[in-house]
Amino acid sequence: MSDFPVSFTGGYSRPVPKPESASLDFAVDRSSPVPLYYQLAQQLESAIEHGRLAPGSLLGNEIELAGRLGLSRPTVRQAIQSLVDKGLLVRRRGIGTQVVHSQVKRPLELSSLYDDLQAAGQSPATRVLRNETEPASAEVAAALGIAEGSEVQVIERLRLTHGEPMAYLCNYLPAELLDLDSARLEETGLYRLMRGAGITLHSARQAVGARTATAEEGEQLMEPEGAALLTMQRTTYDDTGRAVEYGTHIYRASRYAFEFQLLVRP
Amino acid sequence: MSDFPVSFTGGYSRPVPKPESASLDFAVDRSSPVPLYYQLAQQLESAIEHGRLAPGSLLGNEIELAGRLGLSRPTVRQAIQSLVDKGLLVRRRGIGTQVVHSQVKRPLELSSLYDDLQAAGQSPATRVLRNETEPASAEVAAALGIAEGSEVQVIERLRLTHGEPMAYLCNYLPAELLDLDSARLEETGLYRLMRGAGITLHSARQAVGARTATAEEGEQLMEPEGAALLTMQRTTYDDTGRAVEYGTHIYRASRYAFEFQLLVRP
DNA sequence: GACATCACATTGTCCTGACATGTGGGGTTT
DNA sequence: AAACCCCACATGTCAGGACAATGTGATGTC
Repeated sequence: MSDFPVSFTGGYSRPVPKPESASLDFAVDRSSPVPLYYQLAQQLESAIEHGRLAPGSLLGNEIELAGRLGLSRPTVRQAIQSLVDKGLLVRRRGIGTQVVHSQVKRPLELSSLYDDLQAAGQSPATRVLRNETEPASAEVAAALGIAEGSEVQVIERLRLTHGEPMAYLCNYLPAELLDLDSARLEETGLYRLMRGAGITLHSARQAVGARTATAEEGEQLMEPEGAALLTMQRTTYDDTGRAVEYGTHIYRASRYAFEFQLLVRP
Repeated sequence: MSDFPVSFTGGYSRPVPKPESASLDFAVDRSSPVPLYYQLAQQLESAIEHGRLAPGSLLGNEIELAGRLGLSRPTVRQAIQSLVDKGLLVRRRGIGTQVVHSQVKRPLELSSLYDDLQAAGQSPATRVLRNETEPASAEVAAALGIAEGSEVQVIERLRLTHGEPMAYLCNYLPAELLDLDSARLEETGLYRLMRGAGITLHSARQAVGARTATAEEGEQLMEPEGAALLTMQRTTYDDTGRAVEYGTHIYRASRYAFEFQLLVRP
């Protein structure tokens, strides 16, 4: 299947185990403002995604690839490295670079529930239950790294799909960070609004647990009392290290589970 | 399209970027087999960890740093980049590189419960309930990507801390992959044994959910029937893309929660 | 005083070149 | 035939330079 006649290596010294990627029409546009390594990385990723680069196949050596594209080896290496970081390629010294053959999905982004649901075609809806400011409790102040009693914005939302509740979300933000319109909150996710306001999200610390539902929680989520609930607490930081959001979320375990992909960092 | 430019980049004053270019005594050892960029990265990480590089402080420009250490700029950049990937540093064109000031922990490694507990000083113990081979069920075969009915090794374990059960773990491995001694399984984690056998773990796909305990589960974990349980299913792949392990784990929600750090990939 | 402009500092990108190190095949020796 | 050695090959590491892009702050202009 993956062995085909060797033509360009000139049959010189060794049979070559599996030469691949011989004549994929990679080409870069030097007049484009997009970095060259990035153009190449995207073309490689696309080729992998569409099966033009078979899983397990070798990528051909960097020097030859650089020469064919008119690029320098560091540029090609940068492109390859970015895909290695994504988990699409594996490098082996002395062997070559090959396409990993597993169903690698997105490696756990800092995603909003809203986007997740939308991507799954679930047509999410949001009902804003509360949107106002209040003095920070000790717990919230500690999570956001601010003084207890400072004003924070509190948002309580119910997330629904197909008319049924899916999760109850409670978020706290430093008061002056952002003015949040309830109408906009019902149309999109919180993270998208924050990004739109010039806040660059950088990292988050999460804790995922479980507990049984109280009577009120059950009523709100249309679950019986004592049903299993999936809980998550998350503190999100921007690129200056400032905490910009703290949230306590409750999901119906019967209708939601966290799925994600991990990569090992060598 | 997630980000769109909005002019509300408020005049909120950021804490002054201290132009602090600490002249720490970084030095590399050229006679060492350890790569120079790696030596530098470790020294930087250590300096950040121990507070010798204050959060928010600038790192001094790359060219000057390279000159001071007798290294080339690409080497210094490689060191810095590795810390940026870890989330410890942030680069800004035109500004400089600064230490992010948040309590960044390990960004969610592919960790074993055993190591996690050991790191937390919990002195974990393992009781192997079952360790034998059986034909793969449809579910297991699908997860491992092998034929239904192939022999797989089944391991059922109870993980305890302080004499109390913490989790029930059930794992399936392709039969010929590894010979697992029950005695060794009681002394360490499964992943450590696999790594020791020359298997390089590469990625994993996880699902975390919750449900209530059945009577038998409750008895095994010393929880009442109906208690909330945290469930996880995980398929682990090695660097060739082969599935090497599939596991179904059940944790006592009253005693365990998943905690992890996420990084946004730009 | 408000605003546009320019110089400067710093990272981003890209190049050429060199040597080191681990892998695996083929030839040689035992 | 089996064991060993050697060498080509691929990636890993490192150097040094050049120019581009961008945020900051000072300068100048209206």
